[in-house]
Amino acid sequence: MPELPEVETVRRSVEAAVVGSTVVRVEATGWRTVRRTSKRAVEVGLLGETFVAARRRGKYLLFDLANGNSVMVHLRMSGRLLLTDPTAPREPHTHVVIGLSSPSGSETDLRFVDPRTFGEVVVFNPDDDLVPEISRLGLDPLVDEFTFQQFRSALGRRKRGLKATLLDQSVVAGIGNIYVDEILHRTRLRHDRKVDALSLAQLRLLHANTVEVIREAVEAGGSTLSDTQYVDALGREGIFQTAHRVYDREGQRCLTCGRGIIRRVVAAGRSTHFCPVCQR
DNA sequence: AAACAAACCTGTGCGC
DNA sequence: TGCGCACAGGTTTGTT
Repeated sequence: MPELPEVETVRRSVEAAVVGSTVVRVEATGWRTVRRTSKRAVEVGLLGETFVAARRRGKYLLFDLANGNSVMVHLRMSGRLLLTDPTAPREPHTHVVIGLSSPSGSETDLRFVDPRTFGEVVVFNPDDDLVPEISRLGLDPLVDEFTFQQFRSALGRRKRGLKATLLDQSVVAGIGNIYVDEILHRTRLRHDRKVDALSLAQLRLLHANTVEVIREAVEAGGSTLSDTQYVDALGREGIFQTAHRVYDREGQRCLTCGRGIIRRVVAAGRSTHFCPVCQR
């Protein structure tokens, strides 16, 4: 579900409540969510600690603790991070509850809810190799270092399809199935075009549109699809779905050229939407 | 090297 | 109204 724009929106929605607050209660109830370590490791690792930063890399949320450890939270397909009153009833599939006390003394719960249990919560020492995937991530499109030169060298010159390449988190961090389709549509390129067949101008456009689409989506608070699964930590929905030009628009007329009918195929193992007329 | 398929799970929406 | 099936935003692993 959540791609970079949704994860960034969640990060922003928890930051003020989390940073500076101290953990006064922890309950890891779901085993699958803490499978990388254990319930005990998460509870012991958090209790009494103070959060000092709420960061994000690609789709990974990283919370730094005052003792030098960090907390990695990945939402995968169905995870949600919610800020609630500690007395509020727990939603079904609540797997981790972190009771926070702010400097002013007010108490809030940070809860991890995840029906499909693909998501994870890991408390780790950054010197250890417990979360190696973080170090393998490519550049995040929102950082200053995401320059055209960096982007171009990360793509390499390959015979690989564009969609598979952009979905590869070691090439660019944070792009998922919705945004890759929107980025490729804006660039008027098909998902199956090969990276090594693109002109310099097309590469430049692809880089610029990657940044543009992701920025606009963050601005819109992400995309909440019809199932309304995705909301930020305060329960607010995103509105970028109203700006989708191809995703979930199979059979509808192309909003860009007004001539094509949006098609859906499977590419790179994922449901793929594109306009057969204006994407080449 | 790249393209697929399957695996991990639950919920939902569709056709009958 | 109810049932069964297909499918879903991510990532890893193994096979062609």
